[in-house]
Amino acid sequence: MIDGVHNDQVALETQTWSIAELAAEYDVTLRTIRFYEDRGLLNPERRGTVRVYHPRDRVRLGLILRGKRLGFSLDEIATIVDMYDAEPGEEGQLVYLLNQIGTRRAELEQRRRDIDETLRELAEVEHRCQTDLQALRTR
Amino acid sequence: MIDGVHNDQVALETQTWSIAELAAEYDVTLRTIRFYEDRGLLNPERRGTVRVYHPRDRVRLGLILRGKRLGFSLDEIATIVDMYDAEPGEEGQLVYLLNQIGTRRAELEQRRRDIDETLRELAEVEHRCQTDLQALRTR
DNA sequence: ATCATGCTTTACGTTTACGTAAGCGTCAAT
DNA sequence: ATTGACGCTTACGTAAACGTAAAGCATGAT
Repeated sequence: MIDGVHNDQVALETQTWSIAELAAEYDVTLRTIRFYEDRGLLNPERRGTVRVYHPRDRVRLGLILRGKRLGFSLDEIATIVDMYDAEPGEEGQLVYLLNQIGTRRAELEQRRRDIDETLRELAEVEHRCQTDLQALRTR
Repeated sequence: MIDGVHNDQVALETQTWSIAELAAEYDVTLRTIRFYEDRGLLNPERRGTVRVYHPRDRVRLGLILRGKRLGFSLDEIATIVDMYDAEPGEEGQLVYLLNQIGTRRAELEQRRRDIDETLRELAEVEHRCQTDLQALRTR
């Protein structure tokens, strides 16, 4: 309140988070976040020994966790997430990236087909259950 | 050819498979199939010590592997797969099953949202790559 | 008769993704 | 000056999902 700016209203460029804040926001443990750093998935700034997370780090954490929800391994997630940050670079690099993207897309589309099929079958089982339940109750 | 029936045309009720046949068909190792049995996911018939797989076992293996592709743990898969075989049973059992189905459905729908979002972002990155590639080549 | 093939069990090894202390530094508040 | 709150590193532990020998039966072919 010293300079007329509220505590929760910080200039966008300077917005940072502590490890505990990110952990709370994404509902993971501190250990998990440090582990991702260990595996090279995050590279927060250090002020002394303390980790300081910038918007870029926060976005990456979000991508990592979504990758996890999708069932990818951390190694796979590493290649995926790095694609977002990749600099234009040289032609070979770009072609490689495009191939990676193709592969990932194929995997994801297969997964979606699996999901849709499973949802259909769940609906079947559900219907069977409800039928059985009706039969039990009207008996 | 003895009785006018081709070798690959067997009465449906008697169709069975060896462990190696199933392994080849689904591209998993024998170890994996035995492991699933160890975890109670499969219960093939035994003729002596040898495992004999019936259509029911084959279907279950398919379900298990699809569950794996979807990123579920074997424990989760166990509860899912058992839902398919569940007998009508009593009311409490049915209600429990319906709840499980609701949970699974919610999870799967979340996953599908994740997938769609990821696919959109992959398309973005791909577009960026292609733009960069064009820039490089027309230079 | 023995050899290869296919199946079996038992059991220790491995990787992934963290959990869980243990022990210590730092800073603000009481 | 001590107490928390929060953070750090180091390091051993663990559950999941198999891999990988090792060693042995059974059976059909040579």
